[in-house]
Amino acid sequence: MDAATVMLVDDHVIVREGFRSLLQKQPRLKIVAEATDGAQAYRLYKETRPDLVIMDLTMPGFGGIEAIKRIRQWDSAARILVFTMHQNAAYAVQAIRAGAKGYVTKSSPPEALVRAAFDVLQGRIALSADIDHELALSRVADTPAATDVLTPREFEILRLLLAERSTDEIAEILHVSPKTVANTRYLIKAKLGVASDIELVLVALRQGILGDCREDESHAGGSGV
Amino acid sequence: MDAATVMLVDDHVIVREGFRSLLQKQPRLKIVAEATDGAQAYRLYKETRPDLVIMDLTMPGFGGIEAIKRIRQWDSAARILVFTMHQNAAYAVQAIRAGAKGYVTKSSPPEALVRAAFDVLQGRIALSADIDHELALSRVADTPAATDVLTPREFEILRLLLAERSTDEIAEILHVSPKTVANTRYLIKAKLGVASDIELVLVALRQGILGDCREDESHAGGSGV
DNA sequence: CAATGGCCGGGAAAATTGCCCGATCCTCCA
DNA sequence: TGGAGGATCGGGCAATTTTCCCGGCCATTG
Repeated sequence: MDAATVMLVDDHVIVREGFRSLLQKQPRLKIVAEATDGAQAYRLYKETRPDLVIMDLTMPGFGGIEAIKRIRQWDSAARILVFTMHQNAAYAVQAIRAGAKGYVTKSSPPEALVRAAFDVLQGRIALSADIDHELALSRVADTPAATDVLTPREFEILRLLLAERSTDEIAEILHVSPKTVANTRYLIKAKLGVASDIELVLVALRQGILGDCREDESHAGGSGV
Repeated sequence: MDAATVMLVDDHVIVREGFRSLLQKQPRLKIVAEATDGAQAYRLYKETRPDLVIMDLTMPGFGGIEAIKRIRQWDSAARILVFTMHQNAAYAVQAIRAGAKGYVTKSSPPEALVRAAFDVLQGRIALSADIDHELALSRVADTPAATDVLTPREFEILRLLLAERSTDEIAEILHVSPKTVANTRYLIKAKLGVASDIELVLVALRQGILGDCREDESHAGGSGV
């Protein structure tokens, strides 16, 4: 039986290097392609059609979630294993929803990764232990998932808020009265069960809205990020 | 001339693996120790006294910044090169202040890392190009660094705010009147040049206050982190 | 067709913010 | 030793925002 073909997607050279070093001990897995961002991953997938994709979520350009969706759209049988540092159940949920078949954090031991790779190859869903635990916790969470309880409009306003827009700015952008935006703000906070704007931002952060605690490329001089 | 001894500090197995694979091509660098968190790094440093420490910043337990401080306190000649995914000038500034001699992001090409390693070994300061750029940007930033302009008291209140405490809770914790806290909140926002609580949180985030966009271990049921 | 639920916004009381002020209590320095 | 500067504490008060209630419009759906 031939070795399974694997495509690696990660923007960090060091991680890809570690991967190669790790997987070359696995004769039944063979790296046939490497990509450094979502767009390249999508292109290379169509070219090489690997048996398994192992990919990170946070990458420059269009990210992992988007890449998963596109690849799955092109090939609904694609087997994708997410391998990321985010020990965050919300990310895992997003990834699985997008069509990933597994989610392993970078803190997991190499055996877990290899095992997950074979699990996914054989059609099983693979979640690493810490994410399992997180998911179990979030099951009993008192903060509901924003994507579940918020209406599209509410979600949009939430995203604008996180883009540092004021109530009035949002009102103008959406062509509604500031009063409506204020009311919606209130509704959002009520639905998410938070009391203050500060909690709101932090909850949104935890849920993986707000890109990635990273840049929003619109900063003309914020000191950093 | 002997090879320089190197200690590796990173909680991700895959990164350490990548490192070994990378550095074994460098006969003049030899890995003599590996640690997975700050505490272990400190202990191992005292045992092995490597010529160079390459370490990540975000680790479970006590993090990289703290480890840098302690190591430098014990051996003021320690040469520490930070190697992290945070492409954030604020982190770099913190690290350098703590005593690191270099800062390279994980997106940098391997040559840059190797070059930085030798630079630091020879006593030079090494910053990767993207951080250089970020620093230049933050030089002209309109948002001042929180650690610079805020008084200790203000900083403390800021941290409590980011820990999702309300004005009244903070007042009680600090044994001052709610009015004082409200006034200080106002002052903080004025000093940082932000208009809303939302901006405040996001700015604090960008500046690397608020741990790491990561857990604060006190969550009894936030859906994730 | 009636019910449900999203979206839009008015209204009014309650709370918070924004900015002023003066009062301590430091430290640093001439 | 006198005094300037700054950190901390809080009162006051107008202006704004938040909070919750309401009703109306419109689409979907049983």
